[in-house]
Amino acid sequence: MIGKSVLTRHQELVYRHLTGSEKALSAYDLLDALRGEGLRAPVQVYRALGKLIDHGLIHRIESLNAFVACTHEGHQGAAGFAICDACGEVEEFPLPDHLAPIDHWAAGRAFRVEHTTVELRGRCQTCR
Amino acid sequence: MIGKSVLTRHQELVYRHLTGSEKALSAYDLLDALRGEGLRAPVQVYRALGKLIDHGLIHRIESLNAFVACTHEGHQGAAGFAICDACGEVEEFPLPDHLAPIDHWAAGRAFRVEHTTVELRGRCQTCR
DNA sequence: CGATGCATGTTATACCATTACGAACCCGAG
DNA sequence: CTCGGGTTCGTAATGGTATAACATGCATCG
Repeated sequence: MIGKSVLTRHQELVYRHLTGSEKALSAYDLLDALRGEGLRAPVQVYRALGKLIDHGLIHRIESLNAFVACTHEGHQGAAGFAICDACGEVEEFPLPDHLAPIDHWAAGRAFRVEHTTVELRGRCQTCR
Repeated sequence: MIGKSVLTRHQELVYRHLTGSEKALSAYDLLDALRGEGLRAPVQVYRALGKLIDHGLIHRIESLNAFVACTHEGHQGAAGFAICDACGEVEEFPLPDHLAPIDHWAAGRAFRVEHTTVELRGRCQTCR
């Protein structure tokens, strides 16, 4: 059994729209943008987003309740995000390089980490 | 002019309720719990939560859309959270010890960090 | 007193996310 | 071929999170 490699129509539409945006987009942003392409209800967007997250093609930004395309197609492991509060740009960076101290803390507490969220809010180079 | 040091009635109610909970509580959890004390509308809870966050007495957990009392009253700087998906317990830990690598990344990008969110989801020692 | 500032109260609305249910479709087993 | 199972799709309804807008009460300060 091969894992599903192609995207459905809705997934493709949502993914393409996210890859074309520097900013994180909410599910309802995506819905509004894609109504002309046949998406009509929030649940359709959330279903596509869920699958794309499962495939590792996009990430959810918890502090914005919004979504961005993954920009590290090759990498394994978790990602962190730097979010500019002025222009909205989101930049992804790989976490494994940075996580060792936190992993160590968790190991000391016998806490088994399943998912790590790291989000930096502030000003990007051009907006500071 | 002395900075306001005492809490208003609503702020006190919300803060006390949070300090009595191991888990993060949503604004609506708090509203339901405090209706008997005179809180009637979401906006009243959100106002109290906002002030408590300003005062550094509580933290928002982005990945839960919920709130916890700060358990490091003395410390300065940012906090991270380990959240057990089984029992809901939230444990706070001080971040400054762990952030150096990420700060270094941000400095290299000329990104000025104003707030850092670190949330670990997983299983705590007793639930794993 | 009058002005200011802050906390409050109330209503309404906007925004985010999921549940439930049924129809359509693809594809492999019998 | 036809029957199932699994996945996608469509639609409606609902539940959960957060803020806007506006009016009122009350303390303080000049």
